[in-house]
Amino acid sequence: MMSAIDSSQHDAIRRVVAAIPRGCVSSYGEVAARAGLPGRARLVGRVLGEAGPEPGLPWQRVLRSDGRIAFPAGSSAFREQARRLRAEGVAVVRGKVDLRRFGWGRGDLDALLWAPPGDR
DNA sequence: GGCGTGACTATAC
DNA sequence: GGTATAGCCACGC
Repeated sequence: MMSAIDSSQHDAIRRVVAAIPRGCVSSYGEVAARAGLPGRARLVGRVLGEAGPEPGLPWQRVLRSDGRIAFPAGSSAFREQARRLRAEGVAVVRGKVDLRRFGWGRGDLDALLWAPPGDR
């Protein structure tokens, strides 16, 4: 038997989450894909929930595919995630983050959209 | 071993 | 913007 699903996959997911740069966000699906587990976004959510408030694991940088926080709006976890994101400089508007600006690897567009007036 | 559930996603209307 | 539906997979009962 080789139920190698045990910790190797969980470890891969946690490693990817830990690799998300500060001030950037990613999605469950993207984390799963980068961890070599395409299509297993739900597993990412389960791993993060199981990991809980582990230091060094920036769980707040993982959002749904549309940039919205995965928790129910107004819930304790929801507000905590929004608070931690804003503390990193990530703008959270109505429980949502603009992936065009803060998505992992899409920061270059930020400079374009936020170019000072008269420069474009 | 079936069944419901969930920190998901894509597509369609 | 919203709801509905289907696919996805680990877990607890």
